[in-house]
Amino acid sequence: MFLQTHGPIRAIHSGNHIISLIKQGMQKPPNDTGGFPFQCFRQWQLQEHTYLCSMNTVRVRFAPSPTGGLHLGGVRTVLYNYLFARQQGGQFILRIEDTDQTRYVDGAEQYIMDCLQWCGLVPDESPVHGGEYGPYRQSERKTLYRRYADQLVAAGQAYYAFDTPEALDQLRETHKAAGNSFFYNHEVRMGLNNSLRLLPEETQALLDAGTPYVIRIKVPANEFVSFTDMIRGDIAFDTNTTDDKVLLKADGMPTYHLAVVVDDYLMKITHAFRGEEWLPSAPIHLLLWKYLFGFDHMPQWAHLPLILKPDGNGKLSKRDGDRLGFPVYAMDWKDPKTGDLTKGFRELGFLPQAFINLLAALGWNDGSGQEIFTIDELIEKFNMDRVHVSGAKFDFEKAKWYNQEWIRKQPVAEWQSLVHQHLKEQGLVVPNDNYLTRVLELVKERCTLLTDFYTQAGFFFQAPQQWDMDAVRPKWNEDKKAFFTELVAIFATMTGWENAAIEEAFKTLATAKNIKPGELQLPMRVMLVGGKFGPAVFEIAAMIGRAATIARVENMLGAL
RNA sequence: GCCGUGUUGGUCAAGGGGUUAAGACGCCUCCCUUUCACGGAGGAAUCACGGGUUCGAAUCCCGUACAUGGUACCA
Repeated sequence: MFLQTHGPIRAIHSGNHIISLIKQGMQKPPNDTGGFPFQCFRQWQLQEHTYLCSMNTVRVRFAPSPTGGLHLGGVRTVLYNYLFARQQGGQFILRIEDTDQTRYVDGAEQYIMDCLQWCGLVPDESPVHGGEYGPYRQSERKTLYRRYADQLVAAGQAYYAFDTPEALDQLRETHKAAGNSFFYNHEVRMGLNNSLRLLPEETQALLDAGTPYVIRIKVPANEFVSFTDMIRGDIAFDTNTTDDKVLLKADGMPTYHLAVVVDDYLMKITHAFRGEEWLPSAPIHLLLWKYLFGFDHMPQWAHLPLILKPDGNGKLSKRDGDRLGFPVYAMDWKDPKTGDLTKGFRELGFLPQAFINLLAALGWNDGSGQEIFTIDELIEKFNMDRVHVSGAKFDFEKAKWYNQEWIRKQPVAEWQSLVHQHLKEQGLVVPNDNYLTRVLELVKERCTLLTDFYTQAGFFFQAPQQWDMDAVRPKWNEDKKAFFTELVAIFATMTGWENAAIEEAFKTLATAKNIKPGELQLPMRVMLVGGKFGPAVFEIAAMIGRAATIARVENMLGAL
């Protein structure tokens, strides 16, 4: 059970200092109060008790905003959530964070659902699957957040701010020009246009007049907020360095900060996994958890390492993929506004199993050296304690290697239809499934991506359109031409058309003509295949049949 | 700038006081194959730097450097 490895949250309010901690297990001696006053310890014991009684089902969530394609890092977050939920017998929830109406992109939500479907990471609860804790779209919960924001204002833990975005931008710029940064915090808020500075009547008048406003959290000065991250251990923040973040925007929508806390609470989320980029705003969330819910049922946090650009530095972005020539999105994404198409792993020929596998390894390993994992193995072996702390550069070569391993690991039948589909799209006609199976079996060692099958196996379905003449011409001569002319005649009349028989005929004639068979095999290959690649020549001849073999030989003979 | 988080080969990484510092990808050499792959055998690292602690430090402590994330009425 997760409680043994990841202990409950403790929250203590000690004087002016908020101290919250999560213990790594249940082994801390009961008389060890960690130096805190006894009454504090009592309180934390109490909270630990309620926590243990009510938190019995693991519930995790993935909360993307529908702003575009689903990034590889996003899918990895889904994966870790999913693995953890399945392993603990819990639930995996998809919640759509569509609170920014200016960034909303049509079709993005459906796209996210489709990606999860393709990856096999289907949520238990979501906008389309439903569930007891809906709605699962934050835009549909809009009214709900205001209540919590109002509660905070009433308690003096948040306030109305009437400063316009323009005014704030102006402030930021002047501060920047002066060589420092502007923070909306305890030092400056009394000089700004908000309900803290204004008289109550003044505030009310502005409100009555319909003046646009936001609600900001009032971050206390001189306090310390800390928590234990499941991956990183204890992390502490000084409230003096965190600013009064907007909780409720002028359009009435909550910001991420308010929405995550409220929704995680209402949806009974037990473990919150998200990217490392969220770490700096964790103190805001901790504070909200304290103010709104007294830390009751706060999830355990885990901040996942970033996935970095392969070259240079920084977070991997879609742009890097375009620039360096590899996919970043799970599936093709077509921007509805610009019409731009961004290639996805799926369309580039990745097997979902391989995609999942490589993502799992991008930030975690089980320490055994094993690299290839099925989803069931991952569910069994995945462990938050072994998730890496530091970011990893994405390596597309290694990603392809995973796919190659998966192509070889699985029976052809598992992915045959995907390749079939792809070949059809390329305009090839596959005579029957049986033939396809034999072809795929023959060439699969040479393919790293599903899309490689077109070049590696296309000649089994279609005569080469062009030949690699440079491979043949330098050593071409009349003797060889005579050899192939006679060979065609023999092919036409020989009984049977098996691999061994063809080879036999070929070699017998070569010996009779006093030419080394090896010297003739390459031209033969180019005739059948078009280039210097593919499985054994006689095997190919046997597969494509007598008529096609003869036709291809004669065809190139005429061109030489 | 400020705050947070990191730093083992080109990349991903194991190892967390005494090891010849695993393994994988990629690269190079050779073998197999007179194609391309697959497969096989090899090759390449003073663990960012500087101080401590210790008989002994990649491993513990403190600094420094560098990198990265955040610093929005975006998530």
